[in-house]
Amino acid sequence: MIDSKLRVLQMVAHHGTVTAAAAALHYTPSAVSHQLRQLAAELGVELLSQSGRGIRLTAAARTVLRHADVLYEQVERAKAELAAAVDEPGGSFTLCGFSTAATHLLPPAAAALRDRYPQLSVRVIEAEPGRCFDLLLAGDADLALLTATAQTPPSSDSRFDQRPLLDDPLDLIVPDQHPLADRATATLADAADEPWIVGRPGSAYHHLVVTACMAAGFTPNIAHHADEWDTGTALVAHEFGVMLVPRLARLHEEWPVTRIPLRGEPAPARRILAATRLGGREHPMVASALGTISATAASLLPPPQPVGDEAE
Amino acid sequence: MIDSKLRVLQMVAHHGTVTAAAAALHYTPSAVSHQLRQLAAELGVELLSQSGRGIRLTAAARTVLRHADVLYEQVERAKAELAAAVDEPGGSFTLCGFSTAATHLLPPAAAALRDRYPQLSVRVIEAEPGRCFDLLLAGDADLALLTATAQTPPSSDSRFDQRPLLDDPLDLIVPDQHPLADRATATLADAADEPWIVGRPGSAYHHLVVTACMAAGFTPNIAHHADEWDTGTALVAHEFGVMLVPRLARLHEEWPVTRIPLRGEPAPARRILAATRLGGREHPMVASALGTISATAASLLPPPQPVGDEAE
DNA sequence: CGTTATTGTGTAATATGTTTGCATGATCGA
DNA sequence: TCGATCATGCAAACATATTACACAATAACG
Repeated sequence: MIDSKLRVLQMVAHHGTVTAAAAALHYTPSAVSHQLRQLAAELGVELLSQSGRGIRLTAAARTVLRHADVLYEQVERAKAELAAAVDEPGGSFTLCGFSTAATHLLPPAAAALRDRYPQLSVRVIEAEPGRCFDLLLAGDADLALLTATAQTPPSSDSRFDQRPLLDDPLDLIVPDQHPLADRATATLADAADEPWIVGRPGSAYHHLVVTACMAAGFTPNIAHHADEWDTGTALVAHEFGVMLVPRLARLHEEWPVTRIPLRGEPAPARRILAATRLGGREHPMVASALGTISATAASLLPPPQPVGDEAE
Repeated sequence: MIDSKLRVLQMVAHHGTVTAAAAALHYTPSAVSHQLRQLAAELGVELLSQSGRGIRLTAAARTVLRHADVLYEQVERAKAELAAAVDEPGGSFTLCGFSTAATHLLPPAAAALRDRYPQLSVRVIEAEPGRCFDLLLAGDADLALLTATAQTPPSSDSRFDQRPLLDDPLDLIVPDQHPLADRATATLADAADEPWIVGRPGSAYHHLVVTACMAAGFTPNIAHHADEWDTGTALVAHEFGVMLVPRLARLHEEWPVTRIPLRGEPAPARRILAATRLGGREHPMVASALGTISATAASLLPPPQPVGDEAE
């Protein structure tokens, strides 16, 4: 619907280099370079200038991008309106999100979509927040579930529509024999002096724990890194430290650990955002998926449990 | 910048038939048909249905068109902003307009453009109002001067930006020996009983004269058809009737005819409109051309001449 | 009521544009 | 200085769009 060269320019702006943009678009750097040159010729302006071994966008390119964002938004609106007017929409629809979302939230939504739109090909992609935005931009995904990280585009970014979907409360996981284990609730500060188990640096999970602790007034003593919930749980079970697990993440029962809901003001939680391309939120499938996801989330973490050891 | 298939759909909607749209776009009907089929497949909706030997647009097609208009407007804005930021804009710029405008108004504007933007290739196309809109839509022209006719799109049409540029007063042309010839001014009604010389039916000039007479309260007795001012003037000189000539149109001195300014409330005049694609009005070249045209018009028909025989 | 001119669609051949693979030049970090 | 990373240019492979032509359906005409 819109010249693909604009999308190329957008990707180059997003990634900063031709090569990275090419990778995100499943192109070769040559193609990207050529398309940019061609777009510049069509528009009669310089779009980029060499800066060292990389490139830099000109003011004209920024202008183009600003307008491109509006164009894409309009296209999304058009698509949404069209899809709403068709009885049996075909094509494909892709949901993406980070691990827990992909495990617990996305499959029910995808199933509901499949049932409601028999002609539709529904796909799910598990991806970290950073990649989710790539997928949205490239059109490889239509709805993304993510948590805010340092590299999340600002909510005012005119390419995306990001809105809070739900707050997923954080639970503290301690060994069964830990002094806190018989507490109904705890605060983060209660575990300030414990060794902590967090995700690999750079991961959304790592960012989550560190910022939560910082907000509670201390810097966690990071003793171990574990990306998967089960790995971290095993470490906790062997008394290597404590960890934080969002309520949505279910743990296997077998581990001798206790799950303690955290309190505080506000209660520690990770905010889950639903992101679409700007203008795409009115799309009936997006609306349907968001509805299912909300319902699923409500059934998964609803009645504020008084006790925390309801692990799986 | 925008998928050409949308332009195809727009043209089909504008002309009502695939064949006519193809002609306006310099395509073959096959290509148009094929592109529409493809666009429909991409969007997943039916765009047109057979109606007799012609076609009819579906509601979905209307929806697409509504959004397409907004898209094109946004693109025009982007182009205008880009052109304003470039020192030496290249490319080409095309003015079009009906005969008198093309003769007296467009060339000075084109010359000014050429002087101001040396790298620019400036073109002028003489075209009737109906075709002007085709030229604008197809991108074959960037600014059009036209008079309102029955087939002019409404000013609310979301594809164009039409604004009044100036009112060109109408003069009555009579033979030198005509009873009215020594009058300083006249009303249209004064010539209600005369035989009239007008343009070929369907032409903008024909429409102009008839509506002016209707507004004055009578239906002209059409005796002769002449499309060129000189042809009509020759007929008047030979006492075949009277005619109406807009002030901007200059006549050769040699003819034994008298030019009488018309009065009335409002004074009979033809309204000249300046039309661009919606969003294109801010383009610096459009602004420059409109400035020159206004100045030219002011110098051509300014000080309300007390006497009308200033022919040539 | 057949005839003729229009209109839209489908198909194979052609023209056009895009993408790749590889080679080159340039810059940065070690 | 070397190796790694990055952007770009060019010819060839590839994909896409456009045409020319043939065909079916409809409306106007005599």
